Order: sequence, then structure tokens, then C-alpha cells
Amino acid sequence: MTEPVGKIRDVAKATGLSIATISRVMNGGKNVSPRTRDKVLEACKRLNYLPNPAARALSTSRSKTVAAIIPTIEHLIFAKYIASIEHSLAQRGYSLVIAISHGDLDEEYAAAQKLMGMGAEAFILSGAHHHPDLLALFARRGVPHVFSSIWDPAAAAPAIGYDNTALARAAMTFLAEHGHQHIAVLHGPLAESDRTRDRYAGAQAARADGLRVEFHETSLDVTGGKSATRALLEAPDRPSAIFCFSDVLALGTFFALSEAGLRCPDDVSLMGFDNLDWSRETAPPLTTIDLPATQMGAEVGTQLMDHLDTGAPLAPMRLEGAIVARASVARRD
Amino acid sequence: MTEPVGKIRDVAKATGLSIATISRVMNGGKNVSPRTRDKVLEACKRLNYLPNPAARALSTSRSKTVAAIIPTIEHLIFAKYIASIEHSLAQRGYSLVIAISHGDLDEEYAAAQKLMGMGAEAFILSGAHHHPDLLALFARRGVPHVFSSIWDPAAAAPAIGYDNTALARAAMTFLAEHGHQHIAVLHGPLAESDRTRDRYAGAQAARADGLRVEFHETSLDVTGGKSATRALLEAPDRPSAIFCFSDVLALGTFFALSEAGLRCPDDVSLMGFDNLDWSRETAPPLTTIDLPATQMGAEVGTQLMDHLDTGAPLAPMRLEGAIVARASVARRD
DNA sequence: CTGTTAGCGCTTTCAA
DNA sequence: TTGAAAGCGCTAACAG
Repeated sequence: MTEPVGKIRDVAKATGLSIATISRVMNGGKNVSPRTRDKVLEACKRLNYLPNPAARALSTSRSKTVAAIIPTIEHLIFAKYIASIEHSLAQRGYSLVIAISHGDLDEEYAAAQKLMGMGAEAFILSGAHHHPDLLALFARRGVPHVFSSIWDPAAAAPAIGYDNTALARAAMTFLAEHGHQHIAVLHGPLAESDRTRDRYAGAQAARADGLRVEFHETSLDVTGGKSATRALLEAPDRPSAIFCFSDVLALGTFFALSEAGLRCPDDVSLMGFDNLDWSRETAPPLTTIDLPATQMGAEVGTQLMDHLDTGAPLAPMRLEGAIVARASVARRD
Repeated sequence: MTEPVGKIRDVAKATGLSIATISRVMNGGKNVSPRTRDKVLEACKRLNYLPNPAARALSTSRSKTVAAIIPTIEHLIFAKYIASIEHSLAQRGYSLVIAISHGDLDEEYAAAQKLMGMGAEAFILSGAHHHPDLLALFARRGVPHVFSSIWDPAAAAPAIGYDNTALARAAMTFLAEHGHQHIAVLHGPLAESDRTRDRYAGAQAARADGLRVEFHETSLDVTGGKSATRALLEAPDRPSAIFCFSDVLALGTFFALSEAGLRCPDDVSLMGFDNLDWSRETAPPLTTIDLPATQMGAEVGTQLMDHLDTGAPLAPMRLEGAIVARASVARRD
């Protein structure tokens, strides 16, 4: 029943040509007469021939595989990003392998070693903070890699992403312009993400404008947002606005507010970060920061493939985020 | 700066052993004296040697790569599932490549061809409904594959998953037991998913108990849930309960209810499907159906690897979902 | 326990 | 435009 997969030899035999010619046809068909080429293609179809990727990779030292190591896939902003990378790579016959680091540098390092051992030719990492041995390994072996989800022209590798610090700063300014002087900031574990630390720095800078800013660290999920908000509401002096470093946290805040009988934005204004699909649907719609996750995935993929294919240099690139003003932030006088 | 990667020869030369011995050490180190083995391992470390995966794959005809084609990654239940598969495969040195089908049979077929051409040894598909040519291709080339997210012992391939029909049926019974006689069902596009069709069939079966059931198809996201609910509330005869085939839809329903000034569960009871992380945090907490996504990922991975490694047969397996009763469903008399 | 050797299937000069 | 042949780096008999 199961017939063995055809090899290049079978096609050569079937067409009366040499395997070299078959190979040429399979790789763009340059320097091959149209007739020959058609004959070969026909035979390939008929014999159900697919070039063996391992043989090809061994021969060319190219696997056409790039690796992405991400902190988590269970967060829509990453899922969106990954989907975009995959799409971009697939366009040009590349494939994507992924690993999850859980925000841990050692796990990331281990995953990278495994992926290198699997033949990944280039790496996509999140943020600029990584295991020194990993960076050393990349350098030693000349493995192309980029950092993403950040903008930092001084980073150890080309960074392709948005400026978390500036965006958080802009959000604070936005809130201040709406009359908010006392703002609570909810964020995920600082230890796990330099992107979070960047946003933290940006929000903190708003103190220079005379804002009162309080920070609350919690787990990066709806539960975390809800419990942190609950705790925060119990304090005697309630902030007039809450700024969550993720829409996911903001969703938890919505639930906590509703449970506490408080109304948004009448009692408390709320701002998120990510602009996830549902954020326009909340009641009230959530003011948030739109992140170019899809664009970032495309850019990262394209740059890496260009570099791999033609040696084009990798270049840091700043992508723009944008405040999306919706009803969850009210003017406060 | 960038030093060439070490090859097995270099290690052999460095240790004064033959490449065969190095190879043995790299593959479990059976039939190798401890001393030799240590010497080799040390040299590998020192020379920064990593076996070339392409050469290994070519030689063994094994890529240790399995492919999963999923409808979307931008839905937490799939992200969770994928994370679990990746974890399970990684345990044994396998890797996962993924492709997104957008619920389209042709896209799925195209993706599968590409992944086969990349060396995937086994396939994980969602549901039982696939392009006939794809199944024929698998059969012809003897490619191991499983269907997942469904339970159907009669399917064309071993199905590892839960019984969507029975679970939807159970949910309807649960609602009926709480006194609900008129139930609205919200679901995603029937054309895109046989899992949805199974759930539909299960919900429809509840009519046999004298229930009044109305179905509303919408897009499978928060926006879809919200707009469908909004439309449904405008009808003169409002159902006493809404059953969403995904928690994501249910979140939209929550927003629509709140916008309409209706309270859950006082005015309308609500039930979801998936038991996503946040579903216990909504106000009120969402009654839903817990799906064993993580367990399913582990089982699928293990079965495929066992089959690939030892030839163990793939076997259909039924995993249990469970109703999680929370406050969003109230008793109606 | 260790070494020799023949491929694995394909790409790629180099000749023709 | 086509063919012959030399590897790519590793594994797996088979010998010793």
C-alpha cells in the first residue's frame, strides 16, 4: 500500500536525463531547455517526487528554518506575532520552529541550543536581555539573530520593534492631559521581561511632571489584573486612573471594578496596552496602545530571510505604536 | 571571529578515536567504555561540537520533526494545546513545526505538502474533515497522522480528543435542569469546523427534551459574540439562557448584556465552552465546559513519538471534558 | 569495546 | 544545455 517516496534517481531514470538536470529543474530551472524542464516536471508529478530536505540541507548547508523563542504563546499578542512570522517565512519556503522560554534566561539558552542542534539558521528573540553564554554562542558560530518587541539601537543585536519606554511615557502623558494626577500602574513580573521594565521606566518618568504614580506588580493574566485591582481599591486614597501594561490585565481590572460596584470611566479611568481584538468591545471600550505585532513579524521574517539569502545586513528598526483613545478614559477636572 | 562549526571528524582527530565511536557516544553511548565516553564528551564540549542534524536525518531517514496544522493560533485554547504538544515533543528531542489553515481544507492541504517537503514525519490535524487528496497522500506515503479535538472512533485516522457532541448535549441538559426551556446558542462558522458542527448536533438534540433552541452563527471572536447577542436581545421573545460554543463568544455576550443594561444571571443565564483561564474571573464567574487541551497535547505527542520510535500503533482515545458550574447560570423556575 | 566502510539523496563544480 | 563525479556529515552494519 505505502509506496516508497521517489528519489531524484527515479526521476532521472524515468526521463532518461541525469540527476544533475533534475536537480537544476528543482532549483529554479536555470540553464535548462523548456522541453527538458517540462518533461522533468511532469515526471516529478507522476512519480510523486519531493526532494529530500535533509539531503538538500546537507548538501547546501542550508535548512531554511528559522527559530523563534518566545516567553509564552498563551497571550494573544504573541500568538498574533508568531502567526505573522510564520506567514512571512512561508511565503519564501522557509519554516518556523518555536520554543517557549517562560521568560527564563536559562530555559531560553537551553531551547536555543536544542534548536541550533536541529538546524535553525537564524534566531528571533524577545527583548534585549539574554543569557550571556547564548549571545557568545551566537557570536562564535556566526548565527544571525534579532531582538524583537523592543526598540534599542544600542542593543547587542539588531532590535526590531517599538519603544516600550516611550509608549508608556506617552500613555501617562495622555492620562495627565485628561486631568489624571494620581495613577496606578499594573504590570507583570519585572524579573521576567525587560519590555516590562522599559514600560516601567517610561511610566516612572511621568513623575517628573508632578504626577503621583503607584506601581503594582502582579501575574500577567486576567486573574492578576483582577486581584491587583481589588487590592488597590481597598487603599484609602484611590487613584483616578489605572494604567495596565497589558489589555489582559485591564480585563481583570474591568471585572474587579464591576465587582466593587465602581463604574468605568465615571469612577476610575482605565488604560491598557496591546490593543487586542476584543479591546474595542469592552464596556466601555478600552483606551489602549496599539502594537504593530503583525508588521513586526513580517519585518523580522523578511530581514532574516534577506540576510540568509543575500547577505544583506540586519538593521535595527523602529516600529510605531499608537494610542487608541476610547471611552474608558474620561476627562477629570 | 566566527569559527566554523566542529564536525565529527574533528572530534575523532582530537581524541584519537574513530568517527564511529564519536557517533556512538553522541547516540546514547551504548557499547562504549566510560573512559572513552568521557574523553569524547569533553572533546565535544571543548570543540563546541554539535551533530549536524541534516546529515543525521539523511543517514537515518528520521527528522524527529512532527507537524501540527491548526485552524488558528489566535485563540487561547489552541495556543494552550500547541504549547502542550511542543512541551511533550521537546522532552524527547522532537520538534514541532506548525502551520495555520484558517479552517480551510485547501490551505490545510497545501500546508501539509509544504511540511512534508520539509521533512515532517507525522501530522496532527484538527477534526476529522479534511481534503480527500491529503488523506490519500498520507495513505500512499504511509505518513502517520492523528485527528484531534474530536472523539470519533470511526474516523479515517485515530482521533484523540473529546466528544464535542456529547459535551454540548450535556450543557443543554445542565441548562434544562436549571429550568431553562428557551435557549439561544451562539456558534462560529459551521463551514469552517466540524467540531462546531458536532456541538451543533449535540445542542440540537436537546430539542428532543422539549427545549426551545435557537441557533445564531457569528464570527468566532468577542466581536462576534457581542453583535450576535445584541441582535438576539432585540427579538421580542428573549431566551432565558445563552450557550456560547466558546468562552470567547461568551465574553462578547457579557459585554452586550452589560451594554443592554441586563444582568447575568438574573436576566439571562450564560454558559461558555473552553474554560479559558479568565473564565473564573468574569463577573459573575462563567459556567463553562473544561476541555483537556493540555492533556490532549501530551497524549498526541506521546502517541506519535512512540509510534515513530517503536512502531507502537496509534490508537483513538477519548478524553473527558467537564462542566464547570459557576454563577453565570441561575436556576429558573 | 573500537575501527572501517558503504551509503543516505542531493547540489555543484568541471567537462563535454 | 547536459552529464559525471566528488563530496556534504553522519549512521550502521560488519570486522576485529
